Amino acid sequence: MQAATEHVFKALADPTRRAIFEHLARDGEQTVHALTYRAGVSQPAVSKHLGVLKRARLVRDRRDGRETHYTAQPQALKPVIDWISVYGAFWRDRFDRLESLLKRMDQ
Amino acid sequence: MQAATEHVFKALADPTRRAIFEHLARDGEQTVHALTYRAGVSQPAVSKHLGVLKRARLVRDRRDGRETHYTAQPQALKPVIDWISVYGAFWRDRFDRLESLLKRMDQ
DNA sequence: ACAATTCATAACCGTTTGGTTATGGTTTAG
DNA sequence: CTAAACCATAACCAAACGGTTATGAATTGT
Repeated sequence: MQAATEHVFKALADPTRRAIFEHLARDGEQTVHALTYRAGVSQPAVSKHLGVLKRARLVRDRRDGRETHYTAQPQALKPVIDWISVYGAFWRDRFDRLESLLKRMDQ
Repeated sequence: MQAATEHVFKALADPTRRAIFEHLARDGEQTVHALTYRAGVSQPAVSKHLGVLKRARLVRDRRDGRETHYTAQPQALKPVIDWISVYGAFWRDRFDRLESLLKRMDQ
């Protein structure tokens, strides 16, 4: 029973938390202030969510003066990918399409 | 905000539930009785978990006399794959390796 | 120096969650 | 026909969760 896997699945279970992660992944490093502005919940709530994401290694924090900058760490999604890969045969087609999508994006 | 996505992430958040799904995906259709035997929790607890998995469409049930047979429905993992695909650039390597793994499995 | 900004933590609260035991309906076995 | 098996549901409970307000520490701006 890996704690990492457990933490990641738990962290992704909440929509507010996913939204925070999405924002970080799309727009890059953000301060707590900036994240709070969009989150629709209070700053302490955001800090707590960031704590959960951090425990799952889905985000990293960098302290700079009074600000804390957070960054998405998508590598931490690995346990989820691995878990789903067990049922990979089912998802081959899906992954194929992802491949071609990525190729098109590269052009 | 799709309810489907929300339900799937929520359903996968619990380790007992994941274990039940894994069992179904590995060993095929199972009765509630059989699932309870391995689950380490009571039969009503298993029934509740199956209810959550069913709401997420991760399992299907088939009534046969006094038994209810459950089957894994890995297609229902689609929302998770889609979500992760947004960060696909990070996972390209991973998917590549999955591709070659699947090709080797086919031979 | 003082005021304001940024953030984390504490204390608290209602709701959800994951478990239990109890029960009852339906179906099968004897 | 009666007893046993299978399962879902109800009722209940403690713990976890997601939010709030209050506060304080550290840093920055004036």
